[in-house]
Amino acid sequence: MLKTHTCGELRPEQAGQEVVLAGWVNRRRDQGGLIFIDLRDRWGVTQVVVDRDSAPEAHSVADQARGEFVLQVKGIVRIRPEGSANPDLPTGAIDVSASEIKILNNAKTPPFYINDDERLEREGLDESIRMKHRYLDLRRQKMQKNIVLRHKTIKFIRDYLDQQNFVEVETPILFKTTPEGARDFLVPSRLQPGKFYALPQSPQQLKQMLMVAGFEKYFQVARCFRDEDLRGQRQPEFTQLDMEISFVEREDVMELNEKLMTQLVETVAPEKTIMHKPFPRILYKDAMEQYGTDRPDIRYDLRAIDVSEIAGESGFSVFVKNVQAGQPVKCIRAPKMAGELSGTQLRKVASELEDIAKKAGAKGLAYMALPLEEDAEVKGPIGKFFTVDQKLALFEAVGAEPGDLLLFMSDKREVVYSVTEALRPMLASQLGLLDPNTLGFCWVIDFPEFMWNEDEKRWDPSQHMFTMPIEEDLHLLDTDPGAARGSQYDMVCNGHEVAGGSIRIHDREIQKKIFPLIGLEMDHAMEQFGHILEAFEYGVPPHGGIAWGLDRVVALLAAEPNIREVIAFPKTQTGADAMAGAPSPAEPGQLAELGIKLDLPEDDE
RNA sequence: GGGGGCGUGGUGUAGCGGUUUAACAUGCCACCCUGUCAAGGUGGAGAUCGCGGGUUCGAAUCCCGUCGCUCCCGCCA
Repeated sequence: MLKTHTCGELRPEQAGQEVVLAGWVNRRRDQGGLIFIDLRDRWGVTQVVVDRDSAPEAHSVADQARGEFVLQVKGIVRIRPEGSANPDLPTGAIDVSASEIKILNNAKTPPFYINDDERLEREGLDESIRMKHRYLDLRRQKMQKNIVLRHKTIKFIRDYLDQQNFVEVETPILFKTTPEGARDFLVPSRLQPGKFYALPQSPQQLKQMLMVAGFEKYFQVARCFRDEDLRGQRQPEFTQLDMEISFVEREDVMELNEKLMTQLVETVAPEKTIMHKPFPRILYKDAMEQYGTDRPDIRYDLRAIDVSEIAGESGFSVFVKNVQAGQPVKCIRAPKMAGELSGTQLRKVASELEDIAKKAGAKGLAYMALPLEEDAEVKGPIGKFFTVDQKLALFEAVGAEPGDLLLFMSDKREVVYSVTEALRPMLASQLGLLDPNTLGFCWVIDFPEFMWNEDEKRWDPSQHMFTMPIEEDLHLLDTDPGAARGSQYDMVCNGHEVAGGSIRIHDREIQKKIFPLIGLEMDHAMEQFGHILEAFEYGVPPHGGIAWGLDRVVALLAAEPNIREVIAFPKTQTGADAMAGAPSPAEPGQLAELGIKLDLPEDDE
């Protein structure tokens, strides 16, 4: 080894020892006869002191060293002189007095500040520069922390599941189209020209095969591929923690995963607080009614409360008409949001919120502002349409208190959902209710088995076609498929779906019932999934599983808004690797071997 | 596929039709400095303003196109 210690471990206890450190020049402070070098490696920063009088050769080397040079330093650990310790540095009580310094490698001036995360945070930095020099970006302390956190997360999961008798099985990257709905990445076959592999969107089919094979407890840290447009939370290749277990019921899978998640958080991110243990269970329909989404952020309340009954009796014609048409009137109470706002300020706040509501599809957003003084009149244009008793009933229903702002939504149910979904996080952020160190986990269960696809005039599986309907709803497949609930469960945290799974269909007859409902002809189903149906003739254990969006989980634990921050080499929004320049054109010879001719629109090459 | 934002020395910004020889901060280079740690001091180098076209006597500045990055909708569990 070219070093005896890391740059993060030396303490006063080692004073007097001769050590060899190696790392990068984080900063250099030249005082003429005395040069300070902060030497950095993955584990920390140690100050090296070079004295011209006592170590003239080392001093002249240090004189040439610059930021990001790679150095090897031999020296004696010394307790720093009185008053010159640095309490901000774990190694700040000591420094290393260099006797010998070797430049192992020099470095160009880097294109951005590697040694100053605070500055980058403050000033920002064009992400394309970070991506182009990702190896430098990853050198930053913060990125190293994120990537190490990712490692610890995966390591914890592997250890935990190993202890629970799970076995990790690798499944192919070159495979066949999976039943999920996303566009596949295709890989042309050279040995069978004209045919293509598909990269797996998830190991879904394969893990069910492993259940047929009798592994009983399988998991995999699996790379998945989906050829869809990118988002902050979406990369074309991403990582799932994939899991499948035989002889389980829904409750078993949820319990195991809840334990795993809880212990994971407590181990790798102890600074986080899990809001509720055990995780609350929310029915899909309640999630939609109260939060407007199937992935509610439960860190804050701000739920939509149905006040149709009261509003329908009021004198406000919009509400009355809507209620008569069977559409709901719902109210979100924003605590103390009206507070001491003047009339003008209130109108401004309300109109900003209305803009958000309109973007989500609403025609408008009615509001009432409750004054701080008990006797004063309610502010807002619709107050006058409610009698005193109606107002009292309303305040009672939503738990209103003086200074609250009440927001009213009324429209088609789906519109109310999306307005609720849009408004809640906005209100929460304005009210300062979003604490990134709080993790509001919950389970959302009892999803409908199918969602009606109006365009195609058929049912779509709300998760996938292998999801088992809930036992007591099985008969509904024949009579009222839309009412059948699936055995699906989603683990949600702070408004993100972090994991989702279900109990699978292991009964061939039930599976056969699903295909026509989702518009799959039997012979087509055989063609695509024949191998599954055939496998299912050989003694399939009841089984179920789950898949975590691992990138998202790590991002949540790292309090990063974007999964790119926890992926070592992510793609840009156009699916490019800015560092290596992928994708790139293929050589004509490569294409010829594959029997492929390009047919591109004009301007392209 | 659609909509929004951004693009000016290495980096982050200012300038938004004419004293601009494009400013500021930081970084970089040189020199000075023996207890600094966002070190300090003095001096210096560094930008045809993403690219292409147009309008204009005159364009970093206005218009059109294009490329790159990013956010959102569609798409995607």
